Amino acid sequence: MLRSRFLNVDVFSDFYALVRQVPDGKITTYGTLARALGDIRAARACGYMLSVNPDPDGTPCYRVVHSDGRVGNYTHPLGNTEKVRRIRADGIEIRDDRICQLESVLFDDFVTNSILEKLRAEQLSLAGELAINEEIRPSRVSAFDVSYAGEVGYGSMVTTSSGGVPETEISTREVKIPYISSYLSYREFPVLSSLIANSGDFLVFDGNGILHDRNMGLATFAGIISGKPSMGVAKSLSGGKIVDDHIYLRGVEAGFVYSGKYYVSQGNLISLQSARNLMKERGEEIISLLKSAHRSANEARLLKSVKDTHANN
DNA sequence: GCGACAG
DNA sequence: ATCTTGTCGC
Repeated sequence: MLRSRFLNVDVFSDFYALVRQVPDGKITTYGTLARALGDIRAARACGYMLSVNPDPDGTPCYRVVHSDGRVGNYTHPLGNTEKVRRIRADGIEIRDDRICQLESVLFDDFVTNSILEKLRAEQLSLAGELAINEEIRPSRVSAFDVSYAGEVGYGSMVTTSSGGVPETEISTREVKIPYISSYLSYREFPVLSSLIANSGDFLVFDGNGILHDRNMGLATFAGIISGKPSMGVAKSLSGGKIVDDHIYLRGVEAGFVYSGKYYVSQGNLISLQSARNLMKERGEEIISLLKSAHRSANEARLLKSVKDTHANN
């Protein structure tokens, strides 16, 4: 059987398993847990995952504090007061909302599979397959976006049609990784992948292509996995320097600014020149497809919550 | 307070 | 990305 082209991860369950390793009488920090997952940049996501912990009794959220000893937030009816009470009940001293002598009670000896390190290695390996010298002129363009209700992602694909009215398709899937900068493709691609079978001959994503730490933004990842030419259109800049309308990343030109507010980079199977030509000739159409995908993904999410309300009544 | 690293 | 849908202040 052909193996999947990318790692199927469950960062939520890996993370909760880490939190359960913190022994009685010990404390750990958001950053320490992030490093155990394999990337300090996941620190905020660790805070997020604790806030949505599905098993508060079995997974001791209260044992996670800031690296400077501040106790930090606690999602509980009694709030931080309860977090402080639980930490003290474990025999740990707190003064002025700070853990006393954090080093002496800090646990950082995690047994971990460093999942984010594995994902980075995979991104680097996939980047070896990059092809960005192809001059292309796409015909039917598909634009993608995802909206979320908790950990359920609603993906939308809107495709140019010759009739004039674009075609929309929706997919729904539970996500297994929170948003962590530079790992977006592992969160969004699984929601969108089933749609690509019916896509046009060119894929456009709300996010980056090669304009990424490891040249593996969502658009590039999707282009490499699907084998279809692709492009990324981000609404904010995640790295790189802008000179006129050119974007340089680590000294290499990795994209351009469109209409003063969109950061466009190649996904896969398209040259920088072709991407520029395409935006010059069909930029408005592409932006409107992306906006349409954004709207329909949102609508799908809202429609689902209406259905849930009816189901519960 | 600053810097900030897509969604 | 999601949160809020009525009220304050210009």
